[in-house]
Amino acid sequence: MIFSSKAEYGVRLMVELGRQSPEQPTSLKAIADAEGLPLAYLEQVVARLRKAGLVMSARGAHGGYWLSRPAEEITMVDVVQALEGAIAPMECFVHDHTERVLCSHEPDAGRGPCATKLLWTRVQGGIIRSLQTTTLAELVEFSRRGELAHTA
Amino acid sequence: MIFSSKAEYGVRLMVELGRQSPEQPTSLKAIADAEGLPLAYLEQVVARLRKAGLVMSARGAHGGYWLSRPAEEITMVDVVQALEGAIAPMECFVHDHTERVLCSHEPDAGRGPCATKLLWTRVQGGIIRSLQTTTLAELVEFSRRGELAHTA
DNA sequence: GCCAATCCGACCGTCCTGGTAGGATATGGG
DNA sequence: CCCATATCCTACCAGGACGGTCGGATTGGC
Repeated sequence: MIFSSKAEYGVRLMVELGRQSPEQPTSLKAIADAEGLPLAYLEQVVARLRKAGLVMSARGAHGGYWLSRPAEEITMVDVVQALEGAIAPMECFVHDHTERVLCSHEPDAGRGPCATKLLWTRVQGGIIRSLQTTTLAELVEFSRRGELAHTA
Repeated sequence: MIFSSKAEYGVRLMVELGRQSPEQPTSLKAIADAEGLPLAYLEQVVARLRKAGLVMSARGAHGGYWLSRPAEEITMVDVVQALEGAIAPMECFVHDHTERVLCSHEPDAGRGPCATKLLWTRVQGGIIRSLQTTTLAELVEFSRRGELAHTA
């Protein structure tokens, strides 16, 4: 499995927040109940989203979480990156924010650049592109359509 | 990290075989030495490639492995799938070869299809497309070009 | 018969994952 | 003022995957 359940839970959480009217805090417990997910674990997940600036929070009674900006302006690459860390197909792709790429197994003994790097670059591009071209608003819309189909 | 080192080692192994003249067996030891990888571990990796029909083998002295068909006809989706198993972004995407897709956390209680499914489908498509459009021959070519640049 | 190889299965330490537990802090309502 | 509700934070834990090792069986060329 490529992504962990943190991504699954986190995306569901974001969709759930996107379904609510903005600026109105939604408690984690409500989301946990709606999705059937463990509350304590969701706390860890939402912490990542908050640290990434994707959601805001209010403590105390009637507190909760809400999107820090409209769902149309949130691409899923932001969400997944916040939840999973850097999107890297392979260990040697965890560049420190710059162009520095270090390949563990590249002795570079006269046999050119690692061919695998070419492959992983393409894969990484494919993943990021698919995440960038999907907004949270799209997912919210999708979930709403299914809901309408049910009630109709 | 999205792929394990089995994919890294396996792809390197395939590239190495692609660099050799076909039908002539190359021993694992030669590859292990050339790439600086543990021989015993490579045995497990190459076993997957063999079971997938990507490489053939000859036992005994002067035995070894070679590509079962020309590198131009091997796409990297075959290689990676043989090494990593099914390319699934999430647990519920391990469909049993048919259209059967089961979502563990989908109570489907009036709230439509899981929106995450839409997302993971796109991601999966992005990955598979990037793997399908890359042939082993390309990687071999790429590694050769780097080599020439060194010797020139 | 020896040596080089592929094959096969068991084993093992370490890290990651998914989840729990317990508490500290903040806040609105009574 | 007190309590229920909620976010926040840290530590902990069991299970499994991962990366790798080891020992041995088999095969085949010289």
